[in-house]
Amino acid sequence: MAEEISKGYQPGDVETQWYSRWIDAGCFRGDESADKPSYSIVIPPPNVTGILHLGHVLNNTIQDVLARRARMEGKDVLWLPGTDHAGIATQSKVEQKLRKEEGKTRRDLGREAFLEKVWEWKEEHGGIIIQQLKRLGCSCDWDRERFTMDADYSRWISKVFVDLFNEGLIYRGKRMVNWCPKSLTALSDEEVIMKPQKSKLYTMRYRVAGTKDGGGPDQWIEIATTRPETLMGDTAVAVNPKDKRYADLVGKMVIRPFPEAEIPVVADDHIDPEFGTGVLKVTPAHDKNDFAIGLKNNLEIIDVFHPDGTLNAFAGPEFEGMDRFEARVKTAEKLESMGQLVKVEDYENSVGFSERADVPIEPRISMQWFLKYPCVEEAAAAVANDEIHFRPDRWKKTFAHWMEGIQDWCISRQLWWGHQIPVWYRKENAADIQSRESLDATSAGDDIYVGIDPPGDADQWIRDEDVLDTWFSSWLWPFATMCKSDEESSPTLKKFYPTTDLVTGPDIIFFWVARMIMAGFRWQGEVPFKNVFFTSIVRDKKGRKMSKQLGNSPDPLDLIAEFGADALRFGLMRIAPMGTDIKFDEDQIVEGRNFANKLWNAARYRQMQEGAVETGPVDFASLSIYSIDILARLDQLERDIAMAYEDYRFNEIAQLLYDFWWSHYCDWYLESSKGDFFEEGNPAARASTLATMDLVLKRFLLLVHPFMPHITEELWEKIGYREAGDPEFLMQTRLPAGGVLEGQDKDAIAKARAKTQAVYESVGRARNLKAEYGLGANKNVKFIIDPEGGSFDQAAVFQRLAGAGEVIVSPGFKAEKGLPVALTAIGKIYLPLEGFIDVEAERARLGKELDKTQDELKKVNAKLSNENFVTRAPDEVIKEMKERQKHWQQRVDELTRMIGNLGV
RNA sequence: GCGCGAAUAGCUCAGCGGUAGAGCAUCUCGUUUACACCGAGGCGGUCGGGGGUUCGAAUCCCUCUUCGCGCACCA
Repeated sequence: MAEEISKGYQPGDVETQWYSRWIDAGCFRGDESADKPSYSIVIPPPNVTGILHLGHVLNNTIQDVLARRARMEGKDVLWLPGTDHAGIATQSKVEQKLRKEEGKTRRDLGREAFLEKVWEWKEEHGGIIIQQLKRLGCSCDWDRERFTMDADYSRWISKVFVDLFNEGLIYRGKRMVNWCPKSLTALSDEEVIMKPQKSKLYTMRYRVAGTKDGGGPDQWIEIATTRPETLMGDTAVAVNPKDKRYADLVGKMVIRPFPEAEIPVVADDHIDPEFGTGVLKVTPAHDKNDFAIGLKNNLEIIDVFHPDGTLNAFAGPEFEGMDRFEARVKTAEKLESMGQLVKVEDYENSVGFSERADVPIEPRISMQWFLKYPCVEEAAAAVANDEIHFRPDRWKKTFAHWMEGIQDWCISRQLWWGHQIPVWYRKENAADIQSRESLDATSAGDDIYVGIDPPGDADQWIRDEDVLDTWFSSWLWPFATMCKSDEESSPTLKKFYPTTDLVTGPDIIFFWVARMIMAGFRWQGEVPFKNVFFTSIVRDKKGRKMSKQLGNSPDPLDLIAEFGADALRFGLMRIAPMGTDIKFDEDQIVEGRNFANKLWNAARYRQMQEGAVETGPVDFASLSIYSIDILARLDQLERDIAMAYEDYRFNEIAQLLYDFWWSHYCDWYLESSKGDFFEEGNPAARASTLATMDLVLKRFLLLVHPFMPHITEELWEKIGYREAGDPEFLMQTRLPAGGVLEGQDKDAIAKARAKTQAVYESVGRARNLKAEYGLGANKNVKFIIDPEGGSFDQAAVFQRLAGAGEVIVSPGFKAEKGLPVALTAIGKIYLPLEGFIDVEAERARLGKELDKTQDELKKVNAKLSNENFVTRAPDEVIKEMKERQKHWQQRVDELTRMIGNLGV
């Protein structure tokens, strides 16, 4: 039953209490045995040790809105939550802590002990982001929470690996990969971020072999490079075969200055004669293109770096142990001292950085596992033909482009935290294989065992030390969370797969979305989701990305504490357009808070009126014109919102809710109907208005609930809108079908609404008039209305809304000259004020209005006298224009007459 | 270099072929019995520049400028 509503809304306790009640009642549980239509989302799993940022808030609020709306539409909803083990990120954090607290590295501890530490860390910090999502109000089915390193889930990873290996899609090979010298692991192409750098372009010269020692003239070849520190690994120089300048050098040898050696000059189409000197130093071990040239020309590969980016023994004793960037300077100095450095120029180029460690990656040859993607065509087609609907759909193009140029995926990582590769090597050969010296392994055999479970005679084997890329587990998320790998068919999978919507950021379209689609086809034979909604990226006020370093990322939990989760949700949703970035400003959350308070107080106002809650069908005949108007607006709102949901236009929905409530319901409807409560005399009108208020408020709470779940649930209970037979909570309540005015006389509705608009418009003009005479807030002014058509029966409402002490309806009122007047839809409104009559002032005022009116009329007349317009514009536009012409013409006539009446 | 966005009131953004809008900020009034997290009113814009299409362009097309984001190249 109804409970008293306090004066100001305090979200804190209300929100946490409702959340507990929903959880206790199992409201979020996805029911796989029910037979209602299903609706499902899998959460983009946040890093297990991560903390909530605004991007998460936006993303998860959208998912919660979708899930809650779907429930209220009567669907069986599963929103499946979970977390990601986030290989590099998590391992680095723990390594950092280990270094700081114990001064040890992971190798000091050994694999097993280190992993124990990581699990400890995970247990300690792993729940934080989940708790934060709960505080936000997310209606995930927490009983089904998954973690990418759960035993069941891990089994899927192994199964997938084995399947792909057996198909020949996964292979092991020595390839040029992106190596992170800080994390000491290979990375995929997607984990490398190109950043523009201010570098130097060094031009050096190598002597052509035999040109001096042989007694001939000294001959040099000039070579431009940005990386002189790799020259010790040069095994050739290359020129374009069409380049005449160097044609005679091809096939000859040049002298690498240190360690001194003769290296050949080769020809390769890849060389751009326009760049630098047109000569490229070829370092097959340290550049992707050089590697290719090296293969073609059968060149020696000399790796001069240690894995951590310092130089090794091949670089020579004076550089051994030196960092690559220091070596860049030192090698240049050495060249200079040898007289072989021609010039150094400033140069801007892009350098690939490790996404996680933020250091330049090093192209490096190493033995890694690679994947040729499965089901590429199916995935590309599914998006191209909208079987999977991207929103906004321009991402289709980005997706298609990536799918076309798709490269094999380096899936092995030299980390410990993650899914260890399910491959074992026979012990006697293991040393060789593990040292990464062996050639490609593309099939199992006597020496290699690939399987979900370890080989029977496990002590005869050694497991591959590497783990898999974190995304190699993420790409299975939509189905691996729903079933164990050895199950024939899980009921959850059957009911909820494919999922309905995926809500994620466009930044992981390749990392995650594309790969999930391919995995979905490969292991479930169909798409993993039907819609992908790409969210905006949340930036700060100045348009910068949120980052820890800048300190421009507000903690959502602080915002929730200050304004409430509902306010944060609503504020963010209201400014989150589809597909473009949003600039975050705390004021937007303040508005969310204010809106919650407005809703609260309007509900409180209803509760202060005596009268039982009554939300049955309306007695149309009893309704005031204002009630008809607001109910018609409510029906329109429900239709508009339903359409906006179809297109995922969340910001529009939030705006529609905001405008309806604040402007139409509170500012106009409630104010216009106050007379029914504050004035004696008409119990029938009072009852009718109260019923209208209940109807609007009840339905409005249902509409707002997905955006602001807590406050709506609270008000629902406090006012007592739950009826016999209704579910326990608002969140479980079905949206009503059909509008409240459905089936009523359309003409009567239109007439009532037109009259309401006339009154509201006139009130506006009356307020205007008051303000112009400096009486904006004066409650004691008198208005005299000379009504259009001879009568006006809404004087009481007019008086209240216009803020007047008295309103006299006087048909044919004969005004004194100079009496302030406004022309309105309901007639002429006079503002008689003793001592204020001033013919000149009024003439000036009316003259100004006449000018404006004439301008409008001129515009309309110009249009209508344009023959092209009259013959070509659509009928309804012409009709509207003619009405406008009539309106302005009448106004001009009237104003002219009134000014004339003022005398010359 | 290729592609994709964005540019509208001081700020954050809606509008995307038919009289330029909202919220915030600012200014003026107002403590009216839901709400000062409020109410009423005002100020403020040649819709980035230039072309074009159209009876009509913030809206469609072209072009330029600025900013952002992908992809590719980078000796």
